Amino acid sequence: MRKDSRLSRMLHVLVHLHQLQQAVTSDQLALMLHTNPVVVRRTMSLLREQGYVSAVKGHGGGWTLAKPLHQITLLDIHRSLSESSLFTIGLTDEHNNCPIEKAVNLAIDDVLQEAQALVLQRFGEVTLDKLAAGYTPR
Amino acid sequence: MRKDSRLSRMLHVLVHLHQLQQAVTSDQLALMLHTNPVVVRRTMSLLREQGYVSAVKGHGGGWTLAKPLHQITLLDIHRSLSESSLFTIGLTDEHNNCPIEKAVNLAIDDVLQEAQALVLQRFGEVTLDKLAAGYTPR
DNA sequence: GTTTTATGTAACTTATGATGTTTCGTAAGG
DNA sequence: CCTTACGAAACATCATAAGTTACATAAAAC
Repeated sequence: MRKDSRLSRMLHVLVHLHQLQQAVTSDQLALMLHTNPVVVRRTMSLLREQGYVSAVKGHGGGWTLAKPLHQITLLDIHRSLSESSLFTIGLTDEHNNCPIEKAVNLAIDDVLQEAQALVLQRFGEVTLDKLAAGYTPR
Repeated sequence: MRKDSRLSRMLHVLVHLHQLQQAVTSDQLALMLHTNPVVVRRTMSLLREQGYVSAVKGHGGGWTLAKPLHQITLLDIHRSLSESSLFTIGLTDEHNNCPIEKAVNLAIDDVLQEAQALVLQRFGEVTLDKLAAGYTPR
């Protein structure tokens, strides 16, 4: 399945914004990400709505951080971007009265819920300043 | 994103095959899953290749279990169906020399690897006879 | 041996959501 | 006013599970 690479891309952008310490345009970010400025605006605007970056129009405008990196976690960005599930596995919901389907879905969902809780917890533990400093795995 | 519901569907089918104790045709399974017999054959054939079910042509033919439920785990079926990642999150791989991208991908991948290991371990712990008996979460 | 019932499989269409693209509107600085 | 920037609508593209059509093949029933 097609992957959602927005989290990876946005983290990349945020750390660069921190290091550059100046407004960066969507065109510049698009070059950096090998994509289109409209894609940048579309995705960055989700972060703007949550107060992690701000945008300024006109000459000298562009994107800047609205919060220091140590106040932003991977979880913050993940939540800003996606409302949908973390997993490519889906459950069926076609037979509301079949106890087997219920048991199957319960078993799968039980595992996925546990895994999702783990991911969200770990994401919440990583602030973006750790990425700027050169992240080392646990 | 579109979900892959094949695991849920196939587990559902396998438990039913166990309970019916007789060959079931793709048409019957398709009715059960609210889908098409060709979709059933396509997915079931992946399980056949791994030796979990067998198919017989002609009158009285259809699908039967090739192993007892207690010798099949969720992990077995999961592995038979998908080679792709469990997660909708993808990493970017566009800037091989950017240390920030490396740190970002490392941080994300670190978490996803841990979560994937958890999912696979849990899937490996659940045999299908537990689903037939009415699964209760941990 | 012909018919019926099955699976096996190729080829094509559909649905979904991130991604990519074009185009126009709008605000801010020079 | 002209250029530079974001904002946003509208549409195309891509990948993949799912759905569909069509036909070949094998096995049992008659």
